[in-house]
Amino acid sequence: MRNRPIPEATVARLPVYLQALLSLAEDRRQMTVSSEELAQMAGVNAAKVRKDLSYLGSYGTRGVGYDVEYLLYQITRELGLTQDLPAAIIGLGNLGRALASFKGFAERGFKIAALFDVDDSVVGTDVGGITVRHLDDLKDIVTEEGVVIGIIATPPTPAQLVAERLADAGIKSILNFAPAVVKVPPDVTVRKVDLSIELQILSFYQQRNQAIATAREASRRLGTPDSSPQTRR
Amino acid sequence: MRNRPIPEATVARLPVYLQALLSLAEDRRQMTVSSEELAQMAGVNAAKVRKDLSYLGSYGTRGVGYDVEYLLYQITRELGLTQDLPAAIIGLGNLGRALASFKGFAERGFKIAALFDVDDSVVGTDVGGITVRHLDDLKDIVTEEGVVIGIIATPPTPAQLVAERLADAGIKSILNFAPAVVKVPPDVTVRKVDLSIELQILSFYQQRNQAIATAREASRRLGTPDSSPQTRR
DNA sequence: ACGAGCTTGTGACTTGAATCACAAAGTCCG
DNA sequence: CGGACTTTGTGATTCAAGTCACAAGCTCGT
Repeated sequence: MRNRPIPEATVARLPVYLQALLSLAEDRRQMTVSSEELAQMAGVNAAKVRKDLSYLGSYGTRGVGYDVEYLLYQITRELGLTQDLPAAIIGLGNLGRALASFKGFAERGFKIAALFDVDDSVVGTDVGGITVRHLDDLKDIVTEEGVVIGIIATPPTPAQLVAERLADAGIKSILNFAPAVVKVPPDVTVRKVDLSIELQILSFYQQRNQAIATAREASRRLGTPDSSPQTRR
Repeated sequence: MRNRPIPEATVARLPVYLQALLSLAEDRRQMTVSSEELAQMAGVNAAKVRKDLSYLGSYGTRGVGYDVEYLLYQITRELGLTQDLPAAIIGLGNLGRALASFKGFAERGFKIAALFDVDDSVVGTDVGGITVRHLDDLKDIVTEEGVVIGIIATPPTPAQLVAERLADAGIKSILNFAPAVVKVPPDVTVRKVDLSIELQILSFYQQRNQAIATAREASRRLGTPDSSPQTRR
């Protein structure tokens, strides 16, 4: 099992396990955790946890569970988070600012190393302790600071341009918050996070469940022995 | 095909097609669009587009493509976005504020109808034209305003409590930005968006690709006819 | 009105993920 | 030291998603 490539779906869950393990490690009461407990905390089922962890290696002990600290380290290592990765944020509107001042990154293996914008009224100002630089200086500063991750927090239109500049600066990993699909060279990975899309997906299920509830209600009425129209309560 | 339930994966892509269609509809040059074009814009392949759309019905014309306006309407309807859905944001830290003042929601079928917090220095203030109310008033205001979607933008600790309050207020759809897994009754749908998790997934692939590049580099050196150690350039 | 040329819609197939279920390997207690 | 009890690790199986490939259906030019 050990040498097989780790499935995408598993990679996407590792950070969730990591989060759960961090909270366990914090209150030092529990040295060890079972797949069942971990599954509860992560909101998945136990078999999935075991299979996922088995891709990393045999880090558990039968009859006991997994050593919290050890597993924590192994997942951290597998995700490449043993030292803080420097990231840059491009676009300092509301969202960019919120991201720049988000304290959670530091705890989770990242460091905001640079901020960029094109608006002259923003360039040169200080956001969360870092001076905003002009997008034109991207390549130099990225090289200088060793930035490896780019976070696009611009409006949709400039997103493509920014992605190209990032690729040109040698960045291989991009997180895109702009509501636009960006095209990049094949050696660059982009993940998209779109708030509206998430809401629209919710809307679909909302509507569907409502339709089901309505249908059930209707058939309940029709199904009752006394199913005359006036039965409506 | 028509009556089969729409696959989850397809539902998740419909909003992306919607986005593409909106931009086509804006510049009125193109009345019709082929699966190939749409695929390009959405960043997927054409066969997938056709299969996805076929779940909604036969809305295309062979030899021609899909009518932009008509398809736009059908997807909007399928997603339940024909009228604006009222949403509430709970937690007005940096992220909550950014969301509250995000203009994109209105264009995409949503309306921020209410804001909540527990901090007395925030309750009563005005954010993006809406007065922040205390979390304790949640149920009343949700009923009053007909809110159907809850957006959790609190720190991780209060997230579970907020989710329970939302469920108690009758909300069936929750978008959770807090870095915590929340448990809800089975009739409530939760989608989680976690910025750190997205970055951690990127980190994994970043590291893996780097490892591959390094390995290739090494084998290139070893593979050369003259593979003596000093060949290193 | 017919054939050349597109483009859709979909059955058949392939790939990948989730689930099941159980042997293997450990602990604990009398 | 042995047997009852846990819990892992993983083949085997089922289920969902993605891809292929082509007949069906439409347009347009002649």
